[in-house]
Amino acid sequence: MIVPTKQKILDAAERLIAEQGYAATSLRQIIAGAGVNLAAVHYHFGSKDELLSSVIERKVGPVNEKRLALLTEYEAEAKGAPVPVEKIFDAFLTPMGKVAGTHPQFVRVMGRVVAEGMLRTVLEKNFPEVQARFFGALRRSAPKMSDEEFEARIQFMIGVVSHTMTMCGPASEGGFEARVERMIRFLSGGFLTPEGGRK
Amino acid sequence: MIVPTKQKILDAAERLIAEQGYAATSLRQIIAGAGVNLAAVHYHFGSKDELLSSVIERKVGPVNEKRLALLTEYEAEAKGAPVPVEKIFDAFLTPMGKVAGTHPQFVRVMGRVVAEGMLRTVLEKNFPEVQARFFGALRRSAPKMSDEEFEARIQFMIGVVSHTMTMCGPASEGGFEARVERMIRFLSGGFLTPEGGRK
DNA sequence: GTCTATACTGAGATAGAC
DNA sequence: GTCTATCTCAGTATAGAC
Repeated sequence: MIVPTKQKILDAAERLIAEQGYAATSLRQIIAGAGVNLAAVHYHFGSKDELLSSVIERKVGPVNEKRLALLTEYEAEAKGAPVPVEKIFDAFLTPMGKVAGTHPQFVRVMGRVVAEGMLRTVLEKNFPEVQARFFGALRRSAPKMSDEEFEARIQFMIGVVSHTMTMCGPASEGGFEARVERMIRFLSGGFLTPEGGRK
Repeated sequence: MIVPTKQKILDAAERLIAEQGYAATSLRQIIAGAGVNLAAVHYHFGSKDELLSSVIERKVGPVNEKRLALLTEYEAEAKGAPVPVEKIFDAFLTPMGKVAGTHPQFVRVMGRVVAEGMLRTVLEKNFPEVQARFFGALRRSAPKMSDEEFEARIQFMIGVVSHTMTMCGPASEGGFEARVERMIRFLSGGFLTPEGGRK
């Protein structure tokens, strides 16, 4: 079974970036792992940044489709009422958890990318519809929350998910998948906490 | 007023790392900003990593002392009972919020460091007592929570705080300080959510 | 179209002169 | 304590073999 150069590069990049982070992984490590020439990376991908984009795009597409399908299903169940926040988080996190079961390295790559400050780029490139649909659903579930509080809580929740994606170990130790249910509860509890002053 | 070379390097490093992140900031940018020679960095600090440590240690010490003092005060108020979690988060976050008001760049450096995967190093070097005291106080406030759930929620909360430290803009736009009260509520709500299965 | 060999610029680090 | 020169390795770019 012959593996095309392009795929060998993507596989090696995904594995090494998951283990070491993006900045800490050199192209020379990647080509050594893939058994190809340095220039092949630039021929197929153009740059290190675009190689990272390709690693993400290869697997994030199906995850996002599944997320949107689940959210659509839950919205239909709600019959016009706001979708319960637990369901919204479930629709967002479960598809990534499923992928984590079979491709734990990919999930860590996603976490690394967010943690290393490339959140905005990735979000705008691969998540525009997911972002709009999920933020909108959450907003409808908390109509009385102020805009400032809503925006702050969105950022808090991004922090929870990205940190968990980065820090979760291999599937054998539970990994991201084992944390999905706990995250759904934690995020729901935090998001639904009444706004306002403390004693 | 003459400023010693060492301090000029620290100031320039803090400013540039806050703006660009640690990995993205080169020593050559730092020495240009400080107006010193490249070798001066290695003479005074040994390496880029140790320069970062020095940037952190310069300001994190007083913050951690204030944190511990506040926690001690709240524990005395509680007279042996578990400290309310809002108080625990208040003791941890308020001192950093105060620093954010006067030194917003330092707070962003802290966030960057966590976000770029150096959490463990920084935690073990500068936070051992803070970590032990605060995790212990939280544990006593939720005695019935399972160890697995407690550990997961600690990670979730670290994600919230580190992401907020990194992403919060300059003090003029509110910054970290403006998010402290919101964070306390969000973290309390998430941490106190009952453990267990969903419907 | 695909890939190899090689060169270019800028990074962190170090030795040794002063 | 400070600075010059230099080392290695990073990402990138290009010329040309097949």
